[in-house]
Amino acid sequence: MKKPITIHDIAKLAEVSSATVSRVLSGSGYPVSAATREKIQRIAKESNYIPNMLGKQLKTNSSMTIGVIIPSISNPFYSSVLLGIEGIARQNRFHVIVCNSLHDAALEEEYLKTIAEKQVKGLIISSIGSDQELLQKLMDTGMKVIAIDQKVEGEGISQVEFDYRKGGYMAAKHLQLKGHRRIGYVTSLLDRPSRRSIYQGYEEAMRESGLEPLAVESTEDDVYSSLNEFNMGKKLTARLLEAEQPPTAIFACNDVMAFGVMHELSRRGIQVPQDMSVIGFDGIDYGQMIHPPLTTIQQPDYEMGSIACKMLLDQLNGETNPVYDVLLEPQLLERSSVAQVGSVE
Amino acid sequence: MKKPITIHDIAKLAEVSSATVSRVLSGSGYPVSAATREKIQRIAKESNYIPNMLGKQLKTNSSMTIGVIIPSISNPFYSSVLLGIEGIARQNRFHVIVCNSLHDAALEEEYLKTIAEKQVKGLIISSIGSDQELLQKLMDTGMKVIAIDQKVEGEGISQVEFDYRKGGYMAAKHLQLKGHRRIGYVTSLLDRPSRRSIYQGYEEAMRESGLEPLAVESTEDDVYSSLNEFNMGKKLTARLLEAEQPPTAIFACNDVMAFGVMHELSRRGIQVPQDMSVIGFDGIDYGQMIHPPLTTIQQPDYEMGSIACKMLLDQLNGETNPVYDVLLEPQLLERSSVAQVGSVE
DNA sequence: TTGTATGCGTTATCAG
DNA sequence: CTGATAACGCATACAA
Repeated sequence: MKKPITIHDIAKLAEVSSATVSRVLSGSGYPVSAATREKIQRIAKESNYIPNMLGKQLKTNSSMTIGVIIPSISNPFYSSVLLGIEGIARQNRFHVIVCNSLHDAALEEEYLKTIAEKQVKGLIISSIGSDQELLQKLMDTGMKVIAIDQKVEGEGISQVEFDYRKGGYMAAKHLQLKGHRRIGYVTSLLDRPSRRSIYQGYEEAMRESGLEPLAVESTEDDVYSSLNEFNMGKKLTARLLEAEQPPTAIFACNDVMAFGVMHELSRRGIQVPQDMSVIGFDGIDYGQMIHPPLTTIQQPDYEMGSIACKMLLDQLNGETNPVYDVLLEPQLLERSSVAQVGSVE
Repeated sequence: MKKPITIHDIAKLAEVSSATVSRVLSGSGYPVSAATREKIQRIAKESNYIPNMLGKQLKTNSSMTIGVIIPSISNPFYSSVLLGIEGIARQNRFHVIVCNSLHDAALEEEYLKTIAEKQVKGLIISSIGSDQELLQKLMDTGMKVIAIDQKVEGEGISQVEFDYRKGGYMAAKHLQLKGHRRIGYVTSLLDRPSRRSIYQGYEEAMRESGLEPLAVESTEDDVYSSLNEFNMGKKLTARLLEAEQPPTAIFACNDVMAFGVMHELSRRGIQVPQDMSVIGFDGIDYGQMIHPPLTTIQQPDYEMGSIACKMLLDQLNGETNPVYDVLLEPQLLERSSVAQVGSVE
């Protein structure tokens, strides 16, 4: 296990000072004679020189790294967001550190600390925690933060989020347009702003048409896994069907839960969409792989990631830092899980 | 934007030397009087001290970080592996840097360099590239490497992989056991060892029973996305059905592709499993969310991650470094997409 | 138990 | 154009 070679080693071999070596190898553009420049580069290559970023970053106090904290990459929604972030980051020669908070506020906070300790100056976060005290402190020390998906109260935090309320509204309206009057809503625990907004949109659309909301909410605090959401969809559907006046359409707060809804219906011999319409929320790819393909409200997840990353890089570079919010519009993705009902006159 | 505070600042405030501060705050266990210890801790807390890991790591030459290079976290298989890695890493107070090579050998190499420059001493990689020259150089400088999923030729690289061949064999045998004689195999480009092994297992099981293999291989070099695999499954199924003697069962090289197979069959009015049996490969959660639930060969993906991480940490800590391979056994996951065919005597 | 001094690998400042 | 030297924040050998 030989010692890694440093600029000093190269300096000796090239018979110059380490300062000159640094100037060449760091790509600083500082004037160095062509001859020595070439010599240094040659020696560096021959000796398999690997720059030590720790030294460099310690000195320059800039890590070219952004941190990302999300609930879980096993959620296809977040993995798509992440790909969007990475795409932009890579274009700008930035690296990304990803942390899965796994819906655990304590873990989120721990990662937050880690990121700060690693001298990461930019953060994109879909926060689970309610306590943003630490976050504020970090921002006071100069960290730039973009909140995605989940709104974070606080000064100076730019946000990029979906118009969840509108999405919920659109879903309910679409079902109404198809003739449905009794529209059920199944949702996981309404403990997060995003989820409350979807519900709010749904409720608004219902009231607006003089319809009674018919919602069932999971009581379980969710340990997120797609399998969990799926099973929750099954359970909630069962509860929904117990009503004296069961709905003719079900709106699920996310696609995976909609899969659960469809599974439970199928198990009971209820056909989708003939006997019951189903609409989801998210627009993950798997929605078109099941049968029937799921009609859903699509969120531009990849774009959320790329936009957030662009905003962050702007803040990191820019002298002036306008704080602003971006609201991404949802889109109805009509596939085959919703049917027209009643007479069409 | 105030300057971040350092151990020297704390030293001044506490009227001690920075060495003493370091001893307390780094948790070194070095003897310090209870009084000053408390005082230092109090001041550190009051002043929101955030240790600078760059300084620490530069000094100690150990980053407590492991790198992970995988094709793409949007693949649920890899995201599961990753969660397994992170779980173990976290238990041991290690951090993880994830890089998505996106099936791009050049990008993989770039990330490899980045990881080395960040002084990461341990790497878990599912390699896409064929050129492991750089990898070998890095290992020469002391980097520990565990290859997962994709076999990497090279000295000193421990591997943890699935017994792909056996998995392919099991799938084909299961279908045979259910009475199928004409069994089709749909696969993406056989350009990777893992894929070739599955095919090999399938072929072996067929020949062994005196059956003719009936395989269709995608010609496209895959830009991996689940949607892509899905569509490929559809296309390949169409090709398979053109045969004069179409199969009675189809084995797909991964679950998402199996979804495509089922979709195409359903589109043509061919019922699964009554008219055609389908078996997948991977065991992702979505397999039980579709209809009918997909029978498949399950790979212990999470375990692959946790085992690989344990092995890596052992190598990182241990003085002695036995290099060894772990072969994970696949398991038949019987659900409802395979039917008995012919008479059962 | 504490302090002093040094160095990890790099870049920045300043002088030549 | 080049070199000597200091500094980034921290940990540690050595001295007290």
